[in-house]
Amino acid sequence: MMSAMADYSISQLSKEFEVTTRTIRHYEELGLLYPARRGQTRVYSPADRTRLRLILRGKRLGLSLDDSREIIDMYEPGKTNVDQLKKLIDAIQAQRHKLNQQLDDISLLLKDLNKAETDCIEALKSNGLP
Amino acid sequence: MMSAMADYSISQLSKEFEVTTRTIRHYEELGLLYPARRGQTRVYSPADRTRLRLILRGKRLGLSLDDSREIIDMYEPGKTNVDQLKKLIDAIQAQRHKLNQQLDDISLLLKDLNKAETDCIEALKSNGLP
DNA sequence: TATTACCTTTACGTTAACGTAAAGATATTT
DNA sequence: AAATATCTTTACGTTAACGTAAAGGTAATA
Repeated sequence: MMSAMADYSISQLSKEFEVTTRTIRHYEELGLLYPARRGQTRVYSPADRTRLRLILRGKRLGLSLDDSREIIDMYEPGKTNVDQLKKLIDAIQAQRHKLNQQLDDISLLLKDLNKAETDCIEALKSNGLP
Repeated sequence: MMSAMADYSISQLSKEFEVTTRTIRHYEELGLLYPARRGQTRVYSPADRTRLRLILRGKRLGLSLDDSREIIDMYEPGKTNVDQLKKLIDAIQAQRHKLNQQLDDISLLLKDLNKAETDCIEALKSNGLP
């Protein structure tokens, strides 16, 4: 047979993304990943690796794993049903709304941080440096 | 005495920010809020209200409550010590770095969402509408 | 005055997202 | 062949962030 081009072991992914193997297996338990098996051993395809990357990106954005699974499943092919597609569009827009809210939050926070920083530097000046 | 201008009860804040009173008391238990008391009853000043707003903003950005407390304490006055100020600037820059990472994540996700949406709409077209 | 509406503290329960340990299979290296 | 490295499953433990009573104080209102 062919295949076996660019696959990954669980520990390889674990090192690359700086998470434990337990974490990766946990994502599989929750249905976010479903790698192939060579015998008993898990074998991760490039597509699996991309899924993991997406999951971790979602985590950084404060998404729950359930949310991430939903979003990731959006990118999957074969959404045949029209109702499904419409639901999907709704979900996408809801997610976009949440992200825009986050953007606002971030710009507010960055603004606050800038002020805090200049205040800080001012205080350092008037305090005198060693 | 004066004061009593624009204070808030716990249930008022609870309604305004759509969190439970338990949540607000929880933030106090963790040292994120410390409202005044009228007898036994908590009385929240506008400053307390702002702190709560900041906490919830942090939550939306995926910060832990401990992280939020650190950040919020940055805005407090009276950072007299020079070392403290320097540590503070470091913390601010670290936080800024994290936020910029989040911005990248969000733009990537938005890009993905856009593609998913157009794919979706294409699929709807070729599937025909009812 | 009795009910209704808020307020309080105390304390155990719950969920998500893993951590950690045990016990064993497989496989490569010394 | 023995040791070392990776893999596996199973299962109980942990932490954060609250939820959910329970039991009671205060105060305005019917």
